[in-house]
Amino acid sequence: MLSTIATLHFVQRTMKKNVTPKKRQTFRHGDLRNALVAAGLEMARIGGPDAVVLREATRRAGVSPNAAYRHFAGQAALVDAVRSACLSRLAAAIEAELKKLRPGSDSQAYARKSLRAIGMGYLGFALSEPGMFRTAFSAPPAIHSQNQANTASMGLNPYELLSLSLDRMLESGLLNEKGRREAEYMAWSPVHGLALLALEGPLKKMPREAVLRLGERLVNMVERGLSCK
Amino acid sequence: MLSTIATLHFVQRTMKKNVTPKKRQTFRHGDLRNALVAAGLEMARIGGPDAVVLREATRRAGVSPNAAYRHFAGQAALVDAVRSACLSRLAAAIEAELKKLRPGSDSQAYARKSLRAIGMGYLGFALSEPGMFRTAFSAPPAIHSQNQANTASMGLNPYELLSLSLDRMLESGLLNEKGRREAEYMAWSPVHGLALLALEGPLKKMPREAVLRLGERLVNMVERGLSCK
DNA sequence: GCCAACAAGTGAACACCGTCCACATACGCT
DNA sequence: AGCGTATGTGGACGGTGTTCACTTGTTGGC
Repeated sequence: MLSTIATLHFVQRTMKKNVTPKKRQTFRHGDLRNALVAAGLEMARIGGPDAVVLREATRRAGVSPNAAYRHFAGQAALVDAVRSACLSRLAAAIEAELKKLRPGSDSQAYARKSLRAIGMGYLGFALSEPGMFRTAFSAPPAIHSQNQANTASMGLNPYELLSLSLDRMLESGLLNEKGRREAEYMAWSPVHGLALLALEGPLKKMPREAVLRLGERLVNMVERGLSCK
Repeated sequence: MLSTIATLHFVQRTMKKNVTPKKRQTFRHGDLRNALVAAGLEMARIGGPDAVVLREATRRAGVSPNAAYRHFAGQAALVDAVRSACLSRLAAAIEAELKKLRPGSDSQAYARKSLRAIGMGYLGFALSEPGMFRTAFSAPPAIHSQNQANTASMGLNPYELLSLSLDRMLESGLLNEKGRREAEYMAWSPVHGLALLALEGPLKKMPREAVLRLGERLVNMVERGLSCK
């Protein structure tokens, strides 16, 4: 663990040098806050939320530990910023999946495919970037993400993307008013649960394809479960 | 945080004194391993998996930090033992819910009620003991709980309890062979996901009753989703 | 153009954590 | 009785988050 962090540290530093050849002309960093979040994100990517270490982040940014306190109230604030960044990545992954679709003429089919794309995009991201995914849903959302962070190019967070597709189902007649109520959580829970069971639960050893197949079955179940009645 | 741990420490110690008035007659503790797990369990109950701290556990057991290493390979091993204890508590909570049922003559109704009891017992435990629940499903299951731990009085872990009720559904004709395949995960995922969304996700502020109502809807959805087709 | 106020980064220190080492001790078996 | 060993102790090391006092560029008002 320590060794991986150490080697990672080295890689990161050398990569950074390519981007910013002069180590630091001004003794001011210039963009320390972002650098810290980037470093934290990389640590989260590898080791999950517990791996984002303030001192290590400052080390990677080439700065003394205390410098971080000019930009974050403490370590918790840093990991919260990282968490937010992870949510953005998740949103981007879902958007990418959504953009593969063409509206077409059949609005019901489109709505169905949207829901499916969101579910599978979610699951796919969880399996491809377990560290980020676990970080995205680690302890304290605190504020209900009222801020504009957490989003990707469409400016929507994962929750809003899901709402969007459910609205499409409502408009196209796949859902009635009653079925639409709190449908976000009815749809979200199964996929979220499967993702976590696969990442840190008893499905850890299940091969990726099997998990994705289970995911498809779950999405189908949700679709039927929401529409009938 | 530190203060709560400190006060807790005090409470625990004084309670312990009532149980074991003579602090330690023999310089041997006698049952240190269990004492450490108990202390760890209490910490997990309050603060989740990250709150189980080896040194604090030894402090509560009235022993030097290194004594723990005679019984656990390291902190990770301790939290793993605590995790196992948390799973047992979960199993016990589910069993309690199951035992409220009477088989009756209608085997289908009984099977249905069993599934429902498991789901709601699971969810209820998660909401009542969030720290333990989160600990139960924290990072490394490593071994697939082949051991006899993780169980309650029936000697079954939560997964096996779920399997049992799904078998009842199969036998009573509510499920066909195809629907029974991997039904454990189809049923587990939604409730697990809801529990986590409610504990550390965006549903944190949703009142308990609302979460339970969502849980009921999910269980219904699962039931229908498994049986039809 | 100067200079003061201020933002940004530094250094040393503290308390806590997990863990390793060498050492002490009492229990249990022969 | 006595020895071996399981169990617990003490001290140390490196790591972490955090605080305090400090230095040092930058910048805005005159």
